[in-house]
Amino acid sequence: MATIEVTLKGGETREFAAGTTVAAIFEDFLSNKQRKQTLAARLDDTLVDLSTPVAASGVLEPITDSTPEGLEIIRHSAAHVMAQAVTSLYDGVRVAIGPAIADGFYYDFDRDQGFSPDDFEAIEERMQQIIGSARPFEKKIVEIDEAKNIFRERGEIYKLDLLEEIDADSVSLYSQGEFTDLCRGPHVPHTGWIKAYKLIKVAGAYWRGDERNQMLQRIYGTAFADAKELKKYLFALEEAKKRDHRRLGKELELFTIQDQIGPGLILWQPKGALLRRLIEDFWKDEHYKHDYELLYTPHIARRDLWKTSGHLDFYGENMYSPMDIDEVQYQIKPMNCPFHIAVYNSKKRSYREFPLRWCELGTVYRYERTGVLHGLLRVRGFTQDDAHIFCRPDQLEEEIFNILDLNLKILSTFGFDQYDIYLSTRPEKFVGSDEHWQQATEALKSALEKKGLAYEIDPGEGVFYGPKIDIKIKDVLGRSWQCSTVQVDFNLPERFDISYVGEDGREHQPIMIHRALMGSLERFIGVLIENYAGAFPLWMAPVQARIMNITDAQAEFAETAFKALRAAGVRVEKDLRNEKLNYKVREAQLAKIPYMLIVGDREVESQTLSVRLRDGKNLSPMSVAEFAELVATESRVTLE
RNA sequence: GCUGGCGUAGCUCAAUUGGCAGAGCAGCUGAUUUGUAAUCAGCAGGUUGCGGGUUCAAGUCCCUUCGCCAGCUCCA
Repeated sequence: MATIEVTLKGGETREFAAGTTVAAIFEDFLSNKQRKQTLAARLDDTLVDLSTPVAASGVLEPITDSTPEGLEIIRHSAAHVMAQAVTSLYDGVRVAIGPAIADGFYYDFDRDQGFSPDDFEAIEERMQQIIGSARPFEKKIVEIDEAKNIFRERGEIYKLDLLEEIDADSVSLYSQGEFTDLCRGPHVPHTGWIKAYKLIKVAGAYWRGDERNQMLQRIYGTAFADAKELKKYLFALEEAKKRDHRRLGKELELFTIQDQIGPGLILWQPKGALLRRLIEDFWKDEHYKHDYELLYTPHIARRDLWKTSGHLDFYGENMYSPMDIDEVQYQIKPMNCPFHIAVYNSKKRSYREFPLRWCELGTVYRYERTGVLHGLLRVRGFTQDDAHIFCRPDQLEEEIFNILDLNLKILSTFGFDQYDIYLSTRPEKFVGSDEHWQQATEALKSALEKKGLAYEIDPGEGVFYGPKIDIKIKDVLGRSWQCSTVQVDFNLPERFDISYVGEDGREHQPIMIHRALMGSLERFIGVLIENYAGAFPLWMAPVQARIMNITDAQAEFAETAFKALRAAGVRVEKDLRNEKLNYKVREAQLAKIPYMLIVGDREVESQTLSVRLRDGKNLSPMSVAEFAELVATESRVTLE
């Protein structure tokens, strides 16, 4: 009999008979304790079941339940168990697909009545029975035609659909008990491996993610290696809910959305408006320092403008209906670009002026389908921190480099140092020549590389008028948000036929770059709220301090200190109500105010303020002037 | 837009098989003068999202519409 050499990853090499299963090999290599945690293996570069026979020499690595791969296998197996539970409980259910995802797993079902969370208890109970019986996951390789027959007999049209796409002679099926699924695997050895799981929610999902297809019922669940991990996850979910910007926006009185006004339209309340102004001021200052000029442009323009720009053709379904003014049609802007072009066109331009860097906090309105609206993160009216740069082709790369530089500095000032960067290339629907696309894509790439930034290519995801770089920032909970975007455009310069006079005295067409760093103020502030859970850093906290007296006896001193602090530029409030100090501290704490200034008889005596921080700590008492100085120092913010 | 779940006081939520719309917090008034996360009492607050229907009777059942939530699709 042939022998093979198997090396345990990072360990020794031993000889086995060809065809020995992974499980048997591990029996030789691993201790009992290690084997108890091993649910699959990596053979050379592929993940395999423990029951897989090893035919050739290679490197074998145990996959334990504490690794990401192991967790994924547990979750995927849990999805199969859930599908088994659902199909055995309910008649007339067809199964679609059931993968592991970031935080758990789902399975899509086709059932006329749908599912509701009320069904979860029964499904979980049946899952428990299946898990309790520790049924092995059995793998079987069958000819593709045989697989088709099996699923055709069962009326599993979605599986047939999948099989149609598979270009192979054979496929693998996995069965646990009476339930058989088309699956690549691997799986845990038996259902008893699924120790901690929970069904989370049910929602609709289109077959293959295409809205023209049948809507299926997707049941989401999660699974972990043990109950403790599951509990931790469920707790984290609750924590995330607590920092939901919609809830905090209401509690902290930052913004409101009202039926009477309309969905997706934000009303900034005083505290939110102040927060926004602080961000805008910072943004404007930094742009001035980086040699940008500020523009203001109107909210509507003649419909013809949008014909020229191509927005009606390419973006029309996101634009609001025209309105009639003196028998001429106008439309509200979904983008600022044509206005900046109009400013460009206000006079003859020379290469000597280049690059022109024009920025604007431009408010735009876009039609968004009702189902996609979400607090501040997806709205119908929003303000972009927009800018357009007009330059010569040879300046393109440097300009993009500079934008990235400013972009990352600004993000980092707001506390975002983790991001995913995507370079999106030419989509199916596009304008411009191949050569232009190539050139611009290269410029984006090389700027990213010079800046030393890791990025992924998102093929075909560019906008119709040019390639782009998107930066998705990661918040403290590791969730990512699309904010920054840098887009090259050779469509609008062409459509508006803009030009400049070059060194050679001839007319040339400039290149245009669109960019937004925060994306939209609405979305960015939504992300900030969630990132800081409403406890903003001092420099952007709408209220930096609240002064509170203990009894009426200190009201006068508190009032004087309040006025002095206001005059010194501290964003301070006063709470001189006839309430207990505990009560005032509690309210200030819930309002997430950075500094609480407490004034009792002792403070009046020494003409000082007692300073309590929002983490409960106290600073030693200080004078009003000292406190003003402290705030001024700590809230100074600028890019280096 | 689609699938499912929801809509009761400013907020968070009650209201049994269809049977008198209620509580806490917030607000207002008064008492209390208090040292680091809720002092006490009283008052006021509602066309139960809007419109229609069934019924002796609708917050509750049915239809329509508006909006919200989760997800899908799409996006700054």
